Amino acid sequence: MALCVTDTLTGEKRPFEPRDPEEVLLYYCGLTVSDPPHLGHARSWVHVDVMARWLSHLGYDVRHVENFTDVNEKIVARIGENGLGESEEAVARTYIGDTLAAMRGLNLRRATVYPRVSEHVPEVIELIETLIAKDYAYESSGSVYFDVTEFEGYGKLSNQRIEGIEAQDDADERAEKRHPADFALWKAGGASAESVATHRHKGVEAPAEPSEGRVFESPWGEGRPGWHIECSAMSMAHLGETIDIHVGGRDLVFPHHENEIAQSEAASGTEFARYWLHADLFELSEEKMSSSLGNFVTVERAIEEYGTNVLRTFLTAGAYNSTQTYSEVAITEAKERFERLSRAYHRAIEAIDGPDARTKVADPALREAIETARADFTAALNDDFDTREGQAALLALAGGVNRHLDEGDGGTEKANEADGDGHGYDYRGLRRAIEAFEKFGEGVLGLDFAEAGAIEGKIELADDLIELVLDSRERAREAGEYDRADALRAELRDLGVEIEDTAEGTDYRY
RNA sequence: GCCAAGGUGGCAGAGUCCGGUCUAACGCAGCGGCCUGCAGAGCCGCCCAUCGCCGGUUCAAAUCCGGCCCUUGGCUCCA
Repeated sequence: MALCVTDTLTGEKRPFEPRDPEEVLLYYCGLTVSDPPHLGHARSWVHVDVMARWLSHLGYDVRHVENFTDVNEKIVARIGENGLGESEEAVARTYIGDTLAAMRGLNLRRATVYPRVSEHVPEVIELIETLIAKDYAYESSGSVYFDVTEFEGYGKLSNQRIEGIEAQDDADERAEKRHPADFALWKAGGASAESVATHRHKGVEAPAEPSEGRVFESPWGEGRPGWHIECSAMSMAHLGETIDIHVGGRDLVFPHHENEIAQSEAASGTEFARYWLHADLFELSEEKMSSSLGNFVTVERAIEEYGTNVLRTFLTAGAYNSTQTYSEVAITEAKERFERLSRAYHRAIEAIDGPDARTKVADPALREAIETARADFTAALNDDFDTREGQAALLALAGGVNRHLDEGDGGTEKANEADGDGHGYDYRGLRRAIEAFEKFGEGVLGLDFAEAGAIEGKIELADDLIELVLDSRERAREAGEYDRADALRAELRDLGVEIEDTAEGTDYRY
């Protein structure tokens, strides 16, 4: 089954066919770097990451562009705040650093390019000039606006009608526009103090000498690029006039993506994006999570608290295009899911390294579980990148592996009858199961079973200390002092160390 | 008000495009059993939904059509 994706423009799910059968051009609307990234961003990133991974898995070369908006009033509003730096540039640099660090922490594969607006002003100007030349845009008091009435398809993505779009509050800006829905491609002068003030954090006083941010030379005088034009300019600069997939948050559909389509298609005269994919948002108990509401958890804190694997499992526990509820319970469930996968993976590896594996008894049930899991996972990801179903397929594989291992392990009656001599693991079957976990769980979902929750450094000492305690507990058990043994176990658990008695000795994890 | 998305078990969440196999998936929680000194992990089994409401089409609807109610998001910076 071939890959199908849901396109916001048509509202339909349809087969994915890139322009070039070997290459996929992917653009993702990145962040305005005015705050540390939060979990909502992480959710979109992880899904885009999985999309890129899956497209690679299908054999496409993926050219993936993800921009940084580093010229914006919101950034200017942070100048001087908490030692962030004395210029728009410095603030942006700080948050770009934070963002890249958060991305690494989430085990995201790097995009091909991370372009910045400040480095693409010439392309922005060139695009605006083209739009003016084609009569889609007009200059007014040093600013340039896009004339929405000139672009026939305006509103096709968001189903908005031009008449329904309300006028903006800014009286000056409205006076400069021909139509209230017209939007700025270029804004004259520096960042306006008024606009900057609306983006300042609560309780933060305006600096004595307010900054206007960076200004750039243009044919219309000094000014700053509008928010929407930058994505068109950068997308075209790195991917050409028509891209295959454009991804972004659902909250960007209008006006941002609508305007991108208008500008790009008006300028190029051809289709801008073949497929528009929109990632849905997080929901807290009552409202969405967003920068503007300030009710977010930063990526950094979430990674610290839950770890990359649990976080990625949580974030891919729903389809990208459905809203997800953020709660402690949901995180706990994700933790259970990840651990179940990880345990099965490690059990398989331990078994394959053990002597029983050499007996090479083929277990048809295991083989079937592997084939089913592979087929189900593939079908799930091909169905609009359905990561939740993908997880389910892997979870089912974990069950298959566990069943096989439980049987071979003890040499149950049933296994004895079936295999003649009973004991023995299906070496090749386990090998294939491990490969499936690695290929899909690690390669596509971006999990890391090898880590298994451990943090580098100090592990050796911790291990030694834990083993010391375990020795003591073992002696207590041998002496029948179970109260003491259980107390040690409880205390270890309080420290975050779970132990587990098995036939071969005591295992632990933390 | 306008434009979207959605209302399925205790939670979470598939299935709705292409009606029947949905007596409704996977997972979490809960219960029972195996294993275990106990616990945990694992395995086996079980409990819990007639699918927002009303009406229609059909031999047959969670799935199609109409109306209504409710929730969320967008319409303003936002992944």
